[in-house]
Amino acid sequence: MTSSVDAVLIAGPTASGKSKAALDLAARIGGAIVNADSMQVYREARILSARPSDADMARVPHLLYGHVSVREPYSIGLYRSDTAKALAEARALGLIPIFAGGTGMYFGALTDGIADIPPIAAIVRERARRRLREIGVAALHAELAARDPETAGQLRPTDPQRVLRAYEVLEATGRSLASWQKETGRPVLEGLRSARFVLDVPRAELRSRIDTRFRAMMKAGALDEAAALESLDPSLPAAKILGLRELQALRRGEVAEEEAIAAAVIATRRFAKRQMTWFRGRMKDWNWTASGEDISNAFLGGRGRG
RNA sequence: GCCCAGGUAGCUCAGUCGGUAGAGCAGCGGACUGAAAAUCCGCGUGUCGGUGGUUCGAUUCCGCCCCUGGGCA
Repeated sequence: MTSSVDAVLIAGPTASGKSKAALDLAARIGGAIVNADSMQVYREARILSARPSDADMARVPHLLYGHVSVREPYSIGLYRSDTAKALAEARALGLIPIFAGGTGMYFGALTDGIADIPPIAAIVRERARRRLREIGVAALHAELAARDPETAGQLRPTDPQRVLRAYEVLEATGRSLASWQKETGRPVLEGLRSARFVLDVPRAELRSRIDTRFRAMMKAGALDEAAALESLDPSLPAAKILGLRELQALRRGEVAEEEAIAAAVIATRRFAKRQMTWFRGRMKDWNWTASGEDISNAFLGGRGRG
């Protein structure tokens, strides 16, 4: 049962109740919850990222929640090293790490690993971004194709983000992104036994939960939180948090409150759909369940493996 | 009560000089290796308000009815 598992993974779309499921399970088996969500790492975005409450965080150890500033460009590379530390920390405390979140790619770093590409210098990144602005995606893709046909061939000339990444990796390392990616690094959870769950709430229910939750965020002061993030550089990852754009438009008086709420809810629904696409495609062999209770119960009868 | 304008996809609307219809948004599916709550790709889901008539054929033309909005009384 619990002793047969070194780690638990709980993936689920936004508002599916995975934080609660993780909390219940942690209380039951003696676990520490480790964040697997790209936005809940940001300190100043507590409400909008739906981070667990202080009360919940006090009940059970929570790691990697709100541990970086919104001014920092966090990414999967940092997440990987952070989780390696969090894993060691939890185990040192004699607690089972329970990774909970909705960022599919972050789970990928845990279970499958990512390439060991060195960090790209800020100057190189800025230069690449400027180039993209100046000549456009298609031209940048063409430029990449001339120097790195392999990577360019794997990318759509309409995908600015990936073309930019391939370009800056080539610029900074002199090596093609494709060749880097052939050498996937060690998964964070390598050698560990893990039980893996996907919390799959019916779409209609998820929709209403998203709506209810966003309205609760409004009551909890989401507008003030958005105001505090007004000066945030829009190119930073944290500026992409759902609801922020909509609430700032509301603050500027560009839209009515109901409009802003509706837009934020729709954006969140679409995000949940993309999350589900990832889970369906990449987590087929995980344990799929419709309720958090099932996850806790899986550890009752001596079944611990996923 | 009379007059006018509408009733077409979940919503807002376009359109068919008569050959069973298409945009945006919403929605659905997919991809995904350091921005991933990001980024990209694909897919119209329909008693054309109802009912009679004309016609080989009506969502389109005509009659009547129903509904909505506006105006006049």
